[in-house]
Amino acid sequence: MTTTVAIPTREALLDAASVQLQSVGWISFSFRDLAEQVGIRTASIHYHFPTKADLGVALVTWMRRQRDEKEQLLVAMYPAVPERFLALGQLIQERTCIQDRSCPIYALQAEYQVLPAPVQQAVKAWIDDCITGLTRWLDEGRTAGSLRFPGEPRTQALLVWSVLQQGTQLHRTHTDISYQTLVHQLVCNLTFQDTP
Amino acid sequence: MTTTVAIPTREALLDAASVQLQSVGWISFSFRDLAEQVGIRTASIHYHFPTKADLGVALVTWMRRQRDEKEQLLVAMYPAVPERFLALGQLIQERTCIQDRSCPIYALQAEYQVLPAPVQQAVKAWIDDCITGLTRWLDEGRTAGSLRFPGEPRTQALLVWSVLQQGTQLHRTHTDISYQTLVHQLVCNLTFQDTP
DNA sequence: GGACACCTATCTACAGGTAGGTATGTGATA
DNA sequence: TATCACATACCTACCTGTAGATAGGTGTCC
Repeated sequence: MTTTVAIPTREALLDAASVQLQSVGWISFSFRDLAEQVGIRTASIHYHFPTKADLGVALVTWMRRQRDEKEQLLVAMYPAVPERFLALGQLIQERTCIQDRSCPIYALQAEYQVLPAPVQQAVKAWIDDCITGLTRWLDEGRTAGSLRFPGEPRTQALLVWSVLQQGTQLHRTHTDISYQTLVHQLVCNLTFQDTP
Repeated sequence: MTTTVAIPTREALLDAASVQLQSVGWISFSFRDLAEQVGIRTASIHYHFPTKADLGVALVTWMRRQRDEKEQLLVAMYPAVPERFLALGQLIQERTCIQDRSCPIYALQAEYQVLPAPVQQAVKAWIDDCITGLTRWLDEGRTAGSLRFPGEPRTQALLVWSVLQQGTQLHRTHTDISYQTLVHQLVCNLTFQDTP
């Protein structure tokens, strides 16, 4: 037996907003789009989120919680860092690339200059945490001997971050390029040893 | 003695458009912005570029020619591929990061989904050529023994491309991160050897 | 009766685009 | 050499559509 639980409107709006964000970006989605998708009027959205900036901040918080939960599972499931990176790639791909969307963080970072100030702050904080997380993984992997890379873990994390992010858009302009291939290449770079 | 040559309006419009594109992106700049910057009325822009899509295609062609000229100089000036990559990084930084702008290609790729179809085509072709160029450099460097990386040159080129592009935006959200540091880390990755 | 969750109607601002007019050339012709 | 035809490069005025946002009304449930 299946019971159909009505999705609260607020949740439905956030869900619709995240889809739109990943599809066309922050500036290019409107309250009209959300209203049509959820089945209410545009004015009613303002009841839940007074302004678009409020929606943005709530959206970042909401998406971030979902993401954090999944990422913490990864650490537990994949003690080996290289496999963990591959799993992260899989995770990102499933939530984005398959349905011709970009990573939500990519979309927000790309439009950073035209975001409302409170959303900018939330996005910056999110990216900070992501890079910190990657730094930890890299450090852990190198200490354990499963990763090889030059310089500081944090600097390398910026590089890894760039690839993971840009990749989610690269596969949209160039449909022949698979995100998984890119992530695989990235991990190969991090574990690469010359055969003497 | 200095002679002041009046910049043709068409050229001035393209220049203003490129600045706006790198500052706020394709969707977020309007004919009004260009008109104010150039000193004519918005309607007059349509004389030079009937639609925004026409402007977009002309803009890509225009920016691409400028870039191609500079890149060809790099090949001649830096026979060693690692140094050539560093010089490319310098070039990109000078034209973008210093004035708090992103790379124009980054902006166009980020908003790819909302670009007019003709602009999409032009952008895709441009990116294709960039990646092909990087592939050649990587192949050349590995053959010459100055670069080390796993897998196919083209796959590695996608990775390099991602870093070069995303980096131009990363330094905007996180002003403490220098583009040059990122490019340096990238080249270190491409030349990295373990000390046994 | 009051809070909650919506609605209709309307506002201002701005987007790209069009119609038609105007001043300044330039080149051919009587 | 005067003038007519035409092109160039703008202009004013206006159109349609859409954006986010606001004011105030309506039904429902506790």
